[in-house]
Amino acid sequence: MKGSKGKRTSKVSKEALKPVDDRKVGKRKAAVKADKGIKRPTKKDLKAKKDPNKPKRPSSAFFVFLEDFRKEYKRENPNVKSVSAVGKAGGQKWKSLSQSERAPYEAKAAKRKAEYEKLMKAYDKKASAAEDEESERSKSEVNDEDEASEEEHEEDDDNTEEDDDDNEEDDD
DNA sequence: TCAATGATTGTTTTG
DNA sequence: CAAAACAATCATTGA
Repeated sequence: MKGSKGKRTSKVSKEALKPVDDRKVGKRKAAVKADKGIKRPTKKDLKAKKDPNKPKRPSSAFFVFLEDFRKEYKRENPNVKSVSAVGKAGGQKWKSLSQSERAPYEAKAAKRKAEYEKLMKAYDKKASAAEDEESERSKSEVNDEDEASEEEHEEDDDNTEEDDDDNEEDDD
């Protein structure tokens, strides 16, 4: 990539010693933009969506907590100004929560992660298939059986009920 | 009018 | 291993 001046081989670590997690990674968005005037579809990606099956990253416990927190925050602060306000407040409260309190959120987040994995598996397979088709399209035309090997949802959900957070494990 | 931003932390992803 | 990016949200703002 940047092998132009092959002279200075040294000089590798220097600013790297400085932690990037000072407070806010420093407008990571700006960094991204600075990299290349890219424009990522946030909500309406009309056609930019190349992979409609591509699952998005599972929200972490913090986000799950935020979902609830936002409602609460707005409840007491109907004049909420912007997401930053809730974000800050949420962050502080989040740190104030005990491990047991974050437990239910983590549990939910874990569940989301599981679902994400499942979706990823399906997406992975599809992506693979798509790649196959793109990579090597003509080749096995003998098989007209299209891709029917797609696993049809397993019905083995013994009890995937909503694990309500009833148990309160006081760890503290 | 539409889309991006801002702010939080955590997880996923990539290098 | 480590650093980067992105996950939701939504009022406000910029082009």
